[in-house]
Amino acid sequence: MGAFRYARPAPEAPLELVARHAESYVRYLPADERELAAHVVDLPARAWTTERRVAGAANGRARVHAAAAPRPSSGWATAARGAASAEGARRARIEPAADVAAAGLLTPREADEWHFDAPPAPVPFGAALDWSTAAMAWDEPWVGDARGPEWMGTPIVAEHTLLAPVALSPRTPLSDAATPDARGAHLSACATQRAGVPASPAVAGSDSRADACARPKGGGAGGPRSGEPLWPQLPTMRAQLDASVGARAGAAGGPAHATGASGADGTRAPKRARLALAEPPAAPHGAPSAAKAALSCSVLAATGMQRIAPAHAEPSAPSAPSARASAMERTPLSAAREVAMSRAELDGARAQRWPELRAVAMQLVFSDGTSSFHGARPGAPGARVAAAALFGFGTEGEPLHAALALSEGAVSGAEDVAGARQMVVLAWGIVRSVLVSPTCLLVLPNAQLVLGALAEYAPPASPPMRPESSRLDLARIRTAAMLDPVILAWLLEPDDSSDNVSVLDARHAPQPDAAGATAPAPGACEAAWRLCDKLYAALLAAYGGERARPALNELIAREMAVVPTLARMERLGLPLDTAGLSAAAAAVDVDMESHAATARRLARKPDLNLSSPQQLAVVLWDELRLTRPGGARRGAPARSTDEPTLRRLRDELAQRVDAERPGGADGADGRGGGCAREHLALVEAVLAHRTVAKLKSTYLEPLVHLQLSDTAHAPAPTRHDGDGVPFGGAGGTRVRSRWAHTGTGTGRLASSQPNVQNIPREPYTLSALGAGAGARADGGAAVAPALHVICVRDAIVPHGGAGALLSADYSQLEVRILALLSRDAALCARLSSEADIFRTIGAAILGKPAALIDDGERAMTKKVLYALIYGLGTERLAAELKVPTARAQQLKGVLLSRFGQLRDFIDSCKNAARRNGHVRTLGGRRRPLPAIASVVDEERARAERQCVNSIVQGTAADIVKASMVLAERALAAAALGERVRLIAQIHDELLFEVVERADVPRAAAAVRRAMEGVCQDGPACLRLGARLPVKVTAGPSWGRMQPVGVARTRT
DNA sequence: CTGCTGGCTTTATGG
DNA sequence: TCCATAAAGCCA
Ligand SMILES: [Mn+2]
Ligand SMILES: [Mn+2]
Repeated sequence: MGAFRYARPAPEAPLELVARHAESYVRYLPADERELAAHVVDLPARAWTTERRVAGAANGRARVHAAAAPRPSSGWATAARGAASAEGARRARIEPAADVAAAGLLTPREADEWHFDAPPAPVPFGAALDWSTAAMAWDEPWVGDARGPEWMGTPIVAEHTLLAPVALSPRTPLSDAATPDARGAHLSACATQRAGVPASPAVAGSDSRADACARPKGGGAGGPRSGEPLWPQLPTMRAQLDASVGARAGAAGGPAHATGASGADGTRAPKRARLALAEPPAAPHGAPSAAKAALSCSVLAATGMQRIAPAHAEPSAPSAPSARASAMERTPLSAAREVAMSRAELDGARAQRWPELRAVAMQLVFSDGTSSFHGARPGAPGARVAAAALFGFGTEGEPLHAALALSEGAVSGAEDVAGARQMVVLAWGIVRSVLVSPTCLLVLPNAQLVLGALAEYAPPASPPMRPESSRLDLARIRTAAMLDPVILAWLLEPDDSSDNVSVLDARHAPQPDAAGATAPAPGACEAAWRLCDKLYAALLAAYGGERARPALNELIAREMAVVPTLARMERLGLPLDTAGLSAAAAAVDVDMESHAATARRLARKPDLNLSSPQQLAVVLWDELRLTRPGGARRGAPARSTDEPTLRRLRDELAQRVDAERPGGADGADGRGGGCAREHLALVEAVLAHRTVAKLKSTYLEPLVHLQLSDTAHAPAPTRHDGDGVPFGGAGGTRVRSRWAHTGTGTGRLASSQPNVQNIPREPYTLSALGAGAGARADGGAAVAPALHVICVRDAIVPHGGAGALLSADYSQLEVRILALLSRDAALCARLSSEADIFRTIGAAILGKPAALIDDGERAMTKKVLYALIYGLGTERLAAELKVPTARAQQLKGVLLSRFGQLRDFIDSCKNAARRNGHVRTLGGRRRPLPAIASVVDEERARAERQCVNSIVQGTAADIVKASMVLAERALAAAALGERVRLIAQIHDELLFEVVERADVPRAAAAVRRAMEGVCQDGPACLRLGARLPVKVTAGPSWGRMQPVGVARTRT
């Protein structure tokens, strides 16, 4: 409740500064800004101050009422200083700590650690750049730089060289005869990729990697390695097997958890031992294994199952019932049943060893018989994993097909419950070991979904193993040897939003297998393998062929490394203050109805639907015959009723009301001032209603609803998260958003259901509540009238009273990327200063001291600056700034000429896109822009604007995605991996939940270091050679964050 | 008459 | 004729 009642201190009004600088502010500008300011010095500042209200309307109102709002009741200081001036900013770094300490809201220790020193002495931004070379060599073939940290830079498929000699099974002939290599040649041909690639120290230093990479080279496409088995011994798996089969422990094994072969650091070579299903225990290496491969299929089938009824009985769609039904029939469940063995056969098969798997494609089957569970919401009710289908290659012999039952109901080969349970446990061990093996190439369609589902999966208890201890820990997933064909397809065509493998199959595979649409039919995993192979080949060709291979592999590895992180985020969700949310929703409801009533009364239309722009347009433009506001509105539709239009209309009406007040003579033009006053009130009611309706229907209600439905059906998020740390919500509730890895053309992530990337930042003050009789008339008095400041972000609260939220947000990320990519010295210089670039540039444009640029003006400057860089037209700039076109033209020219290298870079982007038909980010990701060659001017111009934006926004996405993985690893290295969890990414911001507030300083330091250094010691291709400053904040809710400083250097 | 769908408008975020 | 998203409501 308290989350929605708090005060925002009014911003400082730096009156002294006004007095001191108003007359000669130009002299206070940096020398290089005077020229710019001279051009715009007569720009009416008024235009900006009114526009500021456009950008920050809610905020403006919130401030007005802030003084009356009660102080926060939680043990946190709201240290949000205005920081609108340089002096204010300087003070703000020092004062909050003092404030906080004085108020006694933090322990002395916290007060000491939460200090607010300025960042370290500013190194000129870009000082380490090589100014003689361009950052992006557009005309060179892309070779990238495959070096990188061990965790993501290791070429994924380098070690997997034994695929080519293995012939595909003839039993599922999916191949097109025209393709000569039906053997995964593309994936395997990378055996030679190491040649010519300088090994990074990190990679070279890793025993296992160096070993694994070096070994197969000579053989090339030759015969299978007969060398040592590569399957690592997995302690828990081993224990399971021992327990379930009752075999005596192999001599080498020892206690289950002692070896730690799958440790997270990866610096130690994994212990290699043959994986045995049962007796005889691990045979010596190199034992002849002719029978092994032959038996593999049946061994796997021995864990077979019976067909289970789909959860939803009938495919309700009447369309193509036969095709649908046959697809159902052909799930691996039924397939497995066909080959299911008798108990005797089973026992016999158990005695055989597993083949040494080198490459596997795996798909899940959910309880509904599909492999995607229809859209795949995380934690979707009833989404249970029923089975896994595998297709793989061993070191020799036939490829193997397998269907593994992961639920006891899916087992058919066993005669009793205990037997079924044993087989499920066995199957789970296999699946789990495939996932954590660093040496077995794993083709995993929809990897993020699969990982999330398997992390939820709890195998049946099989003493002495407890289910918890054999759960999948997503923090330990190795992605270096993982390939998701969905991601490959996205890398190939990022604008195609087809996340379904079957669709990809239809597009890229020679023979689309209609039946295998979503369910992994017996051939589906093999098809996935083939698809992956084809996609990789297409990708390699598109990315520049053989010499691009190492860098392409590094790119793929970097993307795959994000997958478990996203799966964890999806699984964990965001913690909610449910009570506060409900209270806010109720209050907003009353407010909204009040506005609606007002509007209907003033419009004299009791049935007016304010949510219908159509009806509103009729009222405003037809019935009331209001004149649409001037200001040469952009190409907006003539009858638009959007916010800028209504705001202009409101301002004009307000002027008329003001003008008519002194005279008092209404009725001069037939419609008196009383009319204008009513119209003004109507427009204001409409605007308020819009805002409040948006709050309610898009944010408050869905948050309440999604959270409730989740906790009702999926208890997982409030349980221990597999690592023993409780992450509940306030009241144990959380909301689980979907994180789309392949949802954008630029490489950004996208969030949905709910979207947590567009939750309103500013608080909104309910205006109707308590003000009018309306609220009281319909019983609104029962709703606490004091609850009038609504901030949705305040509903995101850490679990428990001891926690905190921690946020780390890159400062001016895209501007910095532009500066570094373009090598623009002027821009770099401006970014070197501690001063906020949007304030200084805003000051230059506005012709006033940076100290006087308020938050609204800053936001406006930011918007205009980015827009200008990305191709804002003169007309719209003029409309945006409310200045004549000529002045907009002038402003634009001056600003762009001020940063000449930047302008040249923009041009070079367009030229490169024209030549190549695509653009490429710093991380190497491609985005085709075929429209760049269009003969239609509109399309071509749009593509030209897109290409600049894609490069920069996409590069930012590369950087932030890398920083996500690096930050998680940094936290893990600081032993905070289980206490500080990433819960959201907002394009340039990472949001963490901290279980213990005392961890905030350490977590902040680790995260800051990881994020700021991505372009210095992260993946080689991203090394722009500059520190990227990050603003770290923390607080009791997402709406009340305060700065966390860098580590103090004790003197 | 009900329910679904695609296009359109609007608004929230991020850069 | 800044870019990139998600989502809600209206309407045919
Ligand atoms: Mn930022
Ligand atoms: Mn941000």
